[in-house]
Amino acid sequence: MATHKRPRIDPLTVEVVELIGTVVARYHEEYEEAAAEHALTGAQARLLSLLSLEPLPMRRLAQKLRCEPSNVTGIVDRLETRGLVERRPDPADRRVKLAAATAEGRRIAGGLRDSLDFAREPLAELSDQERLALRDLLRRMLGESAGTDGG
Amino acid sequence: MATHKRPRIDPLTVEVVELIGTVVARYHEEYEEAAAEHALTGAQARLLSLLSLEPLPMRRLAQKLRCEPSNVTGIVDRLETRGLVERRPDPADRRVKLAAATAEGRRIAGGLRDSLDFAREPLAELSDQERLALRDLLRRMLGESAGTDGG
DNA sequence: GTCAAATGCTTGACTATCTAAAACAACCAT
DNA sequence: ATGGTTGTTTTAGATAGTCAAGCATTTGAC
Repeated sequence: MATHKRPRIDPLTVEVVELIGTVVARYHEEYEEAAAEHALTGAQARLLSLLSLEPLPMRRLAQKLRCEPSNVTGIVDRLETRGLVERRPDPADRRVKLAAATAEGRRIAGGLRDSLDFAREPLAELSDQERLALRDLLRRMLGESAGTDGG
Repeated sequence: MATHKRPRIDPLTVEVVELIGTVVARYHEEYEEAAAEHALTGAQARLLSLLSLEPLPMRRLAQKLRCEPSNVTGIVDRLETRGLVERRPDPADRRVKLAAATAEGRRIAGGLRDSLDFAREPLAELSDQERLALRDLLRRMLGESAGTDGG
């Protein structure tokens, strides 16, 4: 009866996984809250943050957000309606539309960054040395693929 | 001009925050993928996982999932259509409907758990001692609120 | 006991996010 | 020129989420 394949995970690993789950949940919650403070949805906030660094073609946005390009169309539409993003032609390729944050869009993106207290508050508990240790452990955990986004 | 309030974050903290962001992104991705392997959406998978432990009133489900009860109605509807969940009367209170995983629902939830390789694979890189260190750091980072869910 | 307030769930209207398929324009190789 | 590929949008449809209103039941005041 119900011969499970893998009761093979030790309790410590289980606990770490649960803790990571908690981190993930809290991160998401705080991200959505911070976005909502600026009248943005999570998806809009992510897209706007990307554009606050540099203008990007719709296709690149879709890759970074890991979704279909047709989806990006709608999100950019809504941000454009509010004047936070604009579409520009790409001088090098007339098929391409570059989405770019407007001045107001960059302002909002900056405020969003400042709202992300998750960045500072929970880590404030840790000493420099502990932060270093945490960084190394997370790096190891993520392996060599950390930091790539499919570009 | 543009006197930003907090350029005060050291590079190490920034890096740790970025790593956590990567962990969050990967966790979500793998969760959605695992759910999709069982023809579930993320929300359906979360709800079904909760019910695989014990039947719950709709209201409690909404609390655990941090959403409105009216939203839970729809998710349970869709799972019920597929025979993974059923609604039972609560003998103690005829207003309440207990959502419960069916045998098939529990089977799927078990398969889902097994699919969550995030639990094992990335942590496999770490020794027991490192896992212990990571656990302690995450605990400290999350503070005393870790593990509560608003019940 | 009765009646009003509170509670649990669902419905309806609406928005956002997402996908897949089809359309269209522009690029590029031949 | 022609045909295939690429970048974007449109359309249609599903899910997920909110809020407000509605219905049934419970609870509590009296």
